[in-house]
Amino acid sequence: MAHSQASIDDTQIAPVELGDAGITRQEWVYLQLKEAVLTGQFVPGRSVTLRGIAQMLGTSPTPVREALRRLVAERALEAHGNRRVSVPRMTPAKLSDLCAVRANLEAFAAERAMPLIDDAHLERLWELDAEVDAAIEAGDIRGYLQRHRAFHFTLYDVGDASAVMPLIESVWLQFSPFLRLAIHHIGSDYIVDRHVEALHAVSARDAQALRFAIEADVREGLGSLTEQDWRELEAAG
Amino acid sequence: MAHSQASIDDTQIAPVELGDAGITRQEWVYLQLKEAVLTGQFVPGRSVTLRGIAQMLGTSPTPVREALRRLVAERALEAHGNRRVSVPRMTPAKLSDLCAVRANLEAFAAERAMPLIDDAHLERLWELDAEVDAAIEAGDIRGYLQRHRAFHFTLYDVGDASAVMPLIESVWLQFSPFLRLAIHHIGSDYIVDRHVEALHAVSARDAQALRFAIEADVREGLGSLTEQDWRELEAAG
DNA sequence: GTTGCTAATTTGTGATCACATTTTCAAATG
DNA sequence: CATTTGAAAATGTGATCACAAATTAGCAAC
Repeated sequence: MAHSQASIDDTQIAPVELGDAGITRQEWVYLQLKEAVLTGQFVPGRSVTLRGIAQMLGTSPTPVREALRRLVAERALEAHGNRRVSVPRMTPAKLSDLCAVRANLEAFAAERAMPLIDDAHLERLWELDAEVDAAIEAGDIRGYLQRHRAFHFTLYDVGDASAVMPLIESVWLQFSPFLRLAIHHIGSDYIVDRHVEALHAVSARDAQALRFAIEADVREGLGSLTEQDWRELEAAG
Repeated sequence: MAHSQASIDDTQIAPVELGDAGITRQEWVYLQLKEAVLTGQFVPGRSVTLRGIAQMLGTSPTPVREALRRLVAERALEAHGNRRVSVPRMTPAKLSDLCAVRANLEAFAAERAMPLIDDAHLERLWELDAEVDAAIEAGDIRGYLQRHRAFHFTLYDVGDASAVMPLIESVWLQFSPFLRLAIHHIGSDYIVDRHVEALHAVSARDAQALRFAIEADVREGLGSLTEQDWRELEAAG
């Protein structure tokens, strides 16, 4: 196997230069890598080397080492016994598990955030949903992933920092590389969501309806992959 | 303020030597620090320095740096804008938030684990609960914290690795330093739990009862601190 | 006694180096 | 042709150093 690139343009990261905005080099590397993972720039199974990333980002291995430790701790990357780090491969069991956790976590977060969502916040959410649809219409997968994520995170992240947000982010980091692959395989035509339903539930202050919408959104999004899809995906990869 | 040691013996870690059991130095440091956080060896507010930990554990700053990054990523420690790391202080809002997240997460995990718990597993849980009670009886706070944690984690961690376990562990890492402080203040006499109720629910395969027991256990444990307790704790610290 | 400033110390960061482990690849053996 | 063996290259790890930023200590001024 070794380098099964799975027909996706690889490692196209670091478009912006280090802004020197009081940010440490390690944090910059971390943000770059995280965004790359979330937008599916890293193919599952790909091994991530210290010096490779360092050279790609134009730094010494030191900041990369620390950034990788953070990402491994957040389950975005996977550390093997060989002391080597790679992008985790997805398995049916893992996907099912991740899907259940995500549904539970985000339904909880949405229900908790609902009372704190004001009109301005709600309007922002409508805008984001429109941008999501526009990205789908344009076939812009990377843009879709970013908008989609922005919608969900904006919905949950209200008021001061909640303890659930980092947990939700960790889950997203785990399924995102696979999601990109799946969308690329299935095509962007079949993407559906329950965003409108969720926003209506928020407007009506209907906690149960909101919970149902979020759970359905997750189930029909992540959990919709059938066994056949799996076989096709593995054959393609 | 600066060094408000809060009347708890400080930094009593690293009792065992590095076993050289194929484990990296960084991982060893990480495990040492994590155990110290979970058993409340680190007082909230205490600043953690690179060279300090390194000297205390007899290594160079390099492995410590990476271990700290991991712990910060898991929310066990807190990184400030000053580039300094410390044990997070607890606030009423944070505790309330953490308590709600924990109840939701562990009820979910317990409900999912229940069908997979066999008789041997159940017996192990009964043993652990007995050890918890014994530790309380003996007034062994540190032993209690370890057994208490073992009970909960053994209850949820069944079968192959689930995606919730790391999330639950992150939550525990966040409230553990405070829990130790609170127990030390309140005294070990008033410690109660719903472990027996939970195990009976497992035996009866009653998911709803199990969920109720876990939620009650969390609420009456973490969430029981009243405003008055807070004031007394702050006055003592 | 409090405030404000400067020097000394402490601390985190990033780079570099040496070393051990692992992987890779090619030649040799069956 | 498949398998094994060995050298060579690549990789992670830990230590050390130089440097910048932050904290602390000491001292003067009000």
